[in-house]
Order: sequence, then structure tokens, then C-alpha cells
Amino acid sequence: MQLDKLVAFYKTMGDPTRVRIVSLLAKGPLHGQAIAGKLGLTPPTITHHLKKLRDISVVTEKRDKNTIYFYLNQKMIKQQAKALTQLLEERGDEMENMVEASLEKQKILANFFTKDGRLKSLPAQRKKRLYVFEHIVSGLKKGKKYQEKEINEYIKQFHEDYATIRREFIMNHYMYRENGIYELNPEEMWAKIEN
Amino acid sequence: MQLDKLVAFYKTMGDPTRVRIVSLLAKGPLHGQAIAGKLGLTPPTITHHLKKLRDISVVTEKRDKNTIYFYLNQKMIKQQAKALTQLLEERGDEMENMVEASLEKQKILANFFTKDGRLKSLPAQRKKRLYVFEHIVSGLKKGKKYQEKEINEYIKQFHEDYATIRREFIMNHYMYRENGIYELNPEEMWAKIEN
DNA sequence: AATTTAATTTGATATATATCTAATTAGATG
DNA sequence: CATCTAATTAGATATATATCAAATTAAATT
Repeated sequence: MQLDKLVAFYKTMGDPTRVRIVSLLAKGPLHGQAIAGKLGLTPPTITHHLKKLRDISVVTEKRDKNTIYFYLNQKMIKQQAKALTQLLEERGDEMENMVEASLEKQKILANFFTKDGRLKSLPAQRKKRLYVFEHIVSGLKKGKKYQEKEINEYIKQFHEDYATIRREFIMNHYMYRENGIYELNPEEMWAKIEN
Repeated sequence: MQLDKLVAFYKTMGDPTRVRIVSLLAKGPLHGQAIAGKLGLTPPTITHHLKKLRDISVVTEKRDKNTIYFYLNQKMIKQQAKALTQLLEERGDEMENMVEASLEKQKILANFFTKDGRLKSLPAQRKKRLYVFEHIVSGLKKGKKYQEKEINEYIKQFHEDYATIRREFIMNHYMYRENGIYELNPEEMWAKIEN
């Protein structure tokens, strides 16, 4: 998924004149002056827009004597129009759950943390404990390597029993340890919270 | 099909920052500062973009104490993403034919008209004759009322036998006559060319 | 070669907009 | 009521872009 291409497509389509051109060409190819005439604009303006539409491969052209006919590439439009929804569907199925989970998470965090951000106590229930870990771990930098001492200090911000929490971080794959150096795991590896 | 709404949607989505916001929210709701942090932008900038996303109903919000959580409205996105392709499909089925028909029409016109635009002879074959009529009639103004004499003069530009051609215009519903006044019919009424 | 026609390029102008900093608002909490 | 926090508004700046008129290019025709 190249974000740039998707954005370029939407940006180009986000202009009334260009959509009108596309709409015209959907009924069949036309040459530049015909488009200009039908839209009440000058040829340079049409050239300007056609250039942008060509850039995103939405129109192609074919010369016939002195006049150039512009064709619509429907396939590209259909393909790109799907791209945005696909971007959602990558995670889309989980969405409804996640909305509720997010609300639940807020509630749990509110219960187990003091206002100044310290952990009152470690929840016994697995799901709640994992939400708490996720919250704490979210303050660590992705890709950064931490000394054990650093990690201890960091956790102590939240709770005195840093040893337990640090061990849980490893057990639940939030972090991994190599030669005494700690580093955050990619999120996909973290312990999963089922609802 | 409101063109404006479609254009507004595409225009709003045609910005990398906004697509990144949408992409973030697809994983679950977030509050403003979280978005700002993840994108490396300031809160005012996020407010600016969220306003635009709200305008097209792509995000909604829900307040919880002091912080506002922003939610993605997937339904709206899926719906709007379809709109552009639907705009094509309104006429889309005829498209492949029309592309070829357009090429065929060019060829026929090239055969039956001289370089200075006069009609060499009236084709005997119905399809070709209709293409010729379409071409001639395309020089008349929609909505304008013509005297019979005007029509004759106009047709004589193309061919001496204006009477035959004028009669064919009526027979094939390119024009209608009332009290000796001629006027162009809407295109839907014209004789249809089947391939 | 000279002319015509359609398209493009150039340059100008006006408008829109993405981003920031600084100031302000709105709620929640002490 | 004073304070804190998150969001928004206001104002500034820089960049992008839609449009047109005038000049130029490119191909076809005479």
C-alpha cells in the first residue's frame, strides 16, 4: 500500500472541474476543445487538468490527425477507489471490538491508576493486567535499547515492584532481553487481549 | 448524485496528514494529543484536520472528562469511496461499445465528408447515415428556435439537397417542427444507432 | 514554404490551505 | 475560586493551485 499514490489520486479527484471531465469522458472519448466547450473553460485550463489526470493514469490519449482524443481509464479509477476502503479493512474487522475495547481500557486504567499516573495495584485479572502493561509500556521508545537499570527506573515511576513488572514485560512479549539489554518488541508480538 | 459532496470528500482525503489520521483511527479511537504525538505535529494542526474530517462526516467525537476521543466513521468512507465508481457505472456498461463506436464514427465521417466539411453523398446504410446526421446536427444550438429558411441555409453548407436532409432530421427525431418553427430535440429522443 | 488547427507552455493573478506560535476557551479537579 | 489540561481560535507565513491571455509548438494541409 503506497500511501503517496492513494493521496495523489484523491487529491486529483478532489476538484470539481476534474470530476466533470471524468464524468464527460465516461460517456466516450473527447478532444480537448470539445471538453473546453462543454465546460465553458479555455483550452489551457483543460490541458492543465488533463495533465493531472494523466499523472494518475486516469486518462490516456490517442492522436488522430491534428486532434488528440482523451480516453478514460475506468480500471484505474475503480482500483484506486477501492484502495482507501482496503486500508480500513486491513484492520476493519476488528474495528467494532476495538471501539468498545478502547472504552473499556479507559475505564480500567482510570480504576488502577492514580491521578498523577501511578499504579495503585497490579490487577489480578489477566485482561486488566495487560491493559495496565500496555499503558506503561507506551511510554517507551520503539527501537531504543535500554539498560536494565533504565528500565527499573522507568517502571518505578509507576510502581515500586519494578522487578515483577519487568518480568511480566518479558513474559508477555512486550519487550525482549539480550545480554542484559532491553528493547521493545513490535506490537504484533505483544500478548493478545481477547474479549 | 451530488457532485459537490463527492468532490468535498475526495478533496479532504487528498491530504497525506488526513489519510494518516484516518489510518490511525482505523485501529481505534484516539484523543487529539495522541494523534499529534504520533504524527509529530502540533495540536492546532490536528484540530484543523479533524475539523475537515468532521465536515465530511468521516470522524465523530465523544467527550470523556477533559479529553475528546475521535472515532472513525467507516460506513461513510466506504459509501463515498463507492460514489465515484458509481458515477462511471451509470453509463459504464455502454462504455466499451462507445469507445469503439467513437472510432468507427470518426472513420465514417472522414469517408463521407470532404476536407472542407461538405457532405460528399448521403450514405445508404442506416448507421452511417445517422452518424452523418449527428455530425451535421451538432452544429445547431440546443433550445434555439429556427425558421425553416434558416435550417435550409444551414444544411446547404453541407449539401445541396437540404430538403431530404431536413425531412430526415424530423423522421429521425433530431428535431421537431411546430408551426413552421424547428427546434432541436433532446438527445435521448434521437434515432438510436445499434452496433 | 506558408497556412491552418489543436494543444501546450509561459507568465500573471487571485485564492486556498497546511503549518506554526501565541492566546483563548471549556471542563474537571483541588 | 484557582488551577490544570485538552482543545480550539486567531493571526502569520509559506506554499500550492485554478484560471486566463498571450506566445509557442506540432502536425496536417495547401
